[in-house]
Amino acid sequence: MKPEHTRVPAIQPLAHEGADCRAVASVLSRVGDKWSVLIIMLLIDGPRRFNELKRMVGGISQRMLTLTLRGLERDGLVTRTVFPTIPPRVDYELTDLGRGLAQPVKALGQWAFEHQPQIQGARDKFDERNDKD
Amino acid sequence: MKPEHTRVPAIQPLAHEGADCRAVASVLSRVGDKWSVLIIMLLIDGPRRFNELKRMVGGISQRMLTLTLRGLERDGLVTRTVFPTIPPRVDYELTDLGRGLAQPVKALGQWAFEHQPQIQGARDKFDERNDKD
DNA sequence: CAGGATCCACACGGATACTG
DNA sequence: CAGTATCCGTGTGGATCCTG
Repeated sequence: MKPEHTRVPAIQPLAHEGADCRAVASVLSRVGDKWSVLIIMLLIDGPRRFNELKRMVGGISQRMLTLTLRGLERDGLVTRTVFPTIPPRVDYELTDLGRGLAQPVKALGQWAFEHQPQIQGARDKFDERNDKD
Repeated sequence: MKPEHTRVPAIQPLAHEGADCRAVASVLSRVGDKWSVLIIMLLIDGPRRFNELKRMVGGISQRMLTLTLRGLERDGLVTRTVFPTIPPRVDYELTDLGRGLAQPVKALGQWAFEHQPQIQGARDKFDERNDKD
């Protein structure tokens, strides 16, 4: 069996009836992955290197960055290009599929940005009601 | 402190600089939540009762359904209406905010549905390459 | 520089039993 | 019916050290 680190975060249909609903869910759960979305957004402007992404995201461990990029690569959303130089250099770039996904994702991010105050307000109100009960 | 069950799934900004990026991420992570998306989709057609949702989703535990609905309620995406009858009845319904969110989410779901074969294909190819290494 | 390998903690989620 | 309460396994992610 391959080392745990190189295996990819799964996100597979649950081998359960209602399969297409599950299949869609398995795609959506990649979007659900907090890091994946951020990476996709960052790659829209063009290819990036590993540590470059690590710096831009800020707060991600190299483990999670590796795992996230592997997952995106597995789904055909990102290409991984290795330059056999010293020191090594690896570029990550969105595929056409990835760029296609980026559009709805951007729309969602846009919505999240615009309505974030309302959501934060709702959360505060909810928490307040629940603290003083 | 309140019992663990009634507390809500967090999803808070990480109290870290780069706050607005994180805030958006905290909104997106609700979308990332597999169950939340499904629930939102199911509520588009109108209000639903607890067990009704449970049956429609299929495979969710009542614990996760409760937690998910609480989270959505907390974010102001869903309203919870209790009818003090016997047996008790609780309706869940999207708010305007929730219906607003449903639009980009549907767009994303649409994309996921359309491109699901390509993604599955990419996964298979990737896994194949990685199995015979 | 771009990761792989390991250890470890804890949050998440399932199963079950109980209640107004 | 619509939840709580509790126990408990495991997956997920962070920290750290190591390599080509």
